[in-house]
Amino acid sequence: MSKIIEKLKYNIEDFGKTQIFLPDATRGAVRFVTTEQLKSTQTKGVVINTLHLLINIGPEKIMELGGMHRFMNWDGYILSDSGGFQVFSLLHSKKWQGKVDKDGATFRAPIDGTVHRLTPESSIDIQIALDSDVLVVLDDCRSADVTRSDAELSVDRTLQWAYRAKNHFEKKYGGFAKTKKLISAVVQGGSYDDLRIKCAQELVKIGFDGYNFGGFVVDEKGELVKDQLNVVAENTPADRFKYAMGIGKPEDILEAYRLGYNVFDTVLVTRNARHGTLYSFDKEDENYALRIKNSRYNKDLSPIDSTCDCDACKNYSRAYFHNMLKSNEASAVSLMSVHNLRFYQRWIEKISEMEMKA
RNA sequence: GCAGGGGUGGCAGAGCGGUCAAAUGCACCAGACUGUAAAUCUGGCGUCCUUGUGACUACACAGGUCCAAAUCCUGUCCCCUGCA
Repeated sequence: MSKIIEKLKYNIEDFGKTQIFLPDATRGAVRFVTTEQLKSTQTKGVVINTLHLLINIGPEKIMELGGMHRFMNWDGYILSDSGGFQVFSLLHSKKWQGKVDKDGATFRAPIDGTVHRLTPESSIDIQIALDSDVLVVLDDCRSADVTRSDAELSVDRTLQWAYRAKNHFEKKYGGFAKTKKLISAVVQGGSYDDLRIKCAQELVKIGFDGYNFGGFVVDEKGELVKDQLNVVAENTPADRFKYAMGIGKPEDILEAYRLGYNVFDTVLVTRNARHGTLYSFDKEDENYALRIKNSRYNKDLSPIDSTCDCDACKNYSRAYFHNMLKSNEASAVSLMSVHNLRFYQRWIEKISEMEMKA
């Protein structure tokens, strides 16, 4: 490798001071997108996942290889998710074998049958080994329709785990002073406002660099859970970043931004690219969605977005992507991913000026 | 020429007397996706309408048998495989 990155391009203390959108590079790559392409979209940071890296590559190996920055040659921010969401979605839904208990989760990885244990402490250890810049403590995430008693249990565990994780980070690693890493906690509580408030306030007492809205961010109708987002935003300090985990559609990011959130990630940006939903400011409806597979684009020689400066828009037409996606061409999927990533970066820059007008 | 096999919806390919407007896959049309087990998943896909245990037209073509035929019989036209 000719250009190995040596240090973070940005100041870690600036993270979350202004709004930032981080695409998901779950296993160390944004799907279908190279690190060089990612840089071309002016993306400043990515989200990696503790659980996926634990079972796929392994934190020891990543550490041996010099950490994720060096491994993926990425000098932007890296935020590592704790694996809490995966514990929920895969274990609570019984898609994976395993169980959650008061100290964490034990599960069997379907890839090779290895049994893993994820605890508040081990999650931090893994994230440190990965050399992430922004850590997320392990949380007990539940479904949107969680019962009151389960939500209470989820909040209690999330608080205990947050305390243990923070303590572990400080005692074992020396906290921010030694690591130059930020640590954030996740607010649970389902749809119960009082539990959300309690969870937020208790986490603030422990003290974190950022507070993340956890759980499900849309209801069964696909509507953003604005009331809960608002309650959490109101009960966390203004001088710390607020991370709306998993949000989301462009209009949802705007809503969350208005409520005070400034850190965002979503799988939609690249998943939609793969599935044929592209974003374009040429579309005047509020969600900017352009479904490239629709037959109307079969012979459309205009770019995806006439205002976009990405490689896809500068060099190729809607007709090209329509036909390439139908033929399952990977390079086109890659370019469409680049386009959507660029759209999100432009969108995240644009929302503050939109907010000033509004 | 003789012997055998076959012609089914845009394509490939099931079905071989009734429950067949016809499995399945592909293609096509539309939709979904929100801290990624997702290059995935869901619908639709003969025509018509009053959208229904609805009407009509359909399984190479033309006849026939039967209460009933994509399925059985006869003829015609194509296609494939062996042998001359």
